[in-house]
Amino acid sequence: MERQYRLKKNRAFQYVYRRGQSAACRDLVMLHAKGRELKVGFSVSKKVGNAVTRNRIKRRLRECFRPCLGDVKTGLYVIVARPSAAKATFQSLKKDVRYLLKKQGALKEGNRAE
RNA sequence: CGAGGUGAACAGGCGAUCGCGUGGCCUGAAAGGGUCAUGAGGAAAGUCCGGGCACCACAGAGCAAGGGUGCCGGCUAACGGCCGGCGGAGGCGACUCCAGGGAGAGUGCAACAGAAAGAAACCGCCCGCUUUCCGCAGGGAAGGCAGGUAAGGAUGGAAAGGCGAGGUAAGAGCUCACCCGCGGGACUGGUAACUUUCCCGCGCUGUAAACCCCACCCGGUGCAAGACGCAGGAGGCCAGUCGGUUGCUCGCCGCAGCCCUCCGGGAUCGCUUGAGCCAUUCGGUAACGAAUGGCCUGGAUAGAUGAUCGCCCCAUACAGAACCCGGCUUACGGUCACACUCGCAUA
RNA sequence: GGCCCCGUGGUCAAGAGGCCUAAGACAUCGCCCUUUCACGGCGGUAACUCGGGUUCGAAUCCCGACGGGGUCA
Repeated sequence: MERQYRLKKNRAFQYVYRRGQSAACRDLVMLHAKGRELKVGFSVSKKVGNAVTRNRIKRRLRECFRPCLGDVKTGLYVIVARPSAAKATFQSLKKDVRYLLKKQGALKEGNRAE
């Protein structure tokens, strides 16, 4: 279920980086490009930390995004973690993701379930 | 009680809700859904060694180049690893550490200092000859010349065995006793390295993580290897100065096609049962080996283990498999054991 | 994931066992020159990535860490 909403190819990431609109906060950067499907990708560079730290951030971000899947408009999203995200708690990451989605205007109006 | 030494296992657990990968089963035309299992480490790390495996010819032969290892015996698939021993170094000790062959093959280097850095005469000491001076004389003093001499001297990391006695003009392993070191031989013990005792000879600087010599080992590339399959584009090569294959020689194979190279695309296999893990017994000081019984224990591909809550004393450091094993090294948390050591106190 | 290379002042760099108390250039600081600035001249500050080992002696040789970079689909 999760996997089909995942952004995979490097070319797709490059497309979003080139065409997407960005919004940022202290720990995260979100890029958004329009599209027919809903795809989400996560990018955590080596500057953030070692393999354990990066994996933990990616897992947390996936978990943050999961409850929002039904409320989000279609399109390509890339969430980039900044180095300070290594110290952030799950709660603050969750708040940041919601805030950024709102800022992008990506949330659907009303609660139409999928 | 304090300070150490050695060794061992562990790497939070349980419950609840939501979520993810893989496998089996059920359901479904399919997409999918349900259910049951299972799901990161001692270092998964660094990539420093050794293998398996794959391709290069069934990976071959010789020489060279290059690289590695280096006390002895054993273990191992193999190793630069491990175990036991020997020698040396450190520590009061338990114990720890050591690239630990050869400098009686050759070459090089040893700055500065010092007379001199491999076999040395600057100062000093001494015999002889000689000049001058002093003295009645024996003789003495100063200088010169030619020799002898490594006992003493500032230097240096290192100065030509140490100390004592004899000896001498002065001295000197020149001779002797004791000690130290090296080489050879015999002997004791040991598979061996080595060692005990004795005899003979010698007194030779250090450096091989300088070149080198000796002994032994090593073909190359690495799962982004490669296999299968799809089929598109560009280029190359016709028998020798060709390619496969770092040099040479040999040998083998290929050469107008079922070939080679490059670019583009796909992600089926390789992909997890293995020098496997656990228990018991036996052999061995040990590393390890053997027998019997039991177990199946990740396989992802933007890359699966998370989030929240409660309890257990507050609870956790270093850290994430990417073909697979055996080591080494590095990072790191608390715990336990010892008829292991030292010190203090008490009995 | 594999393979390969490199670490010397703030930057670019030479040095390859002793002459290193580490060359040089740019930058920086002070002084001189100039009415002033620039140019120029003189002088100063400032470095061998870290930890062990070999050696009498290590930036240099060996081992191990750490950091940086390249390359392979």
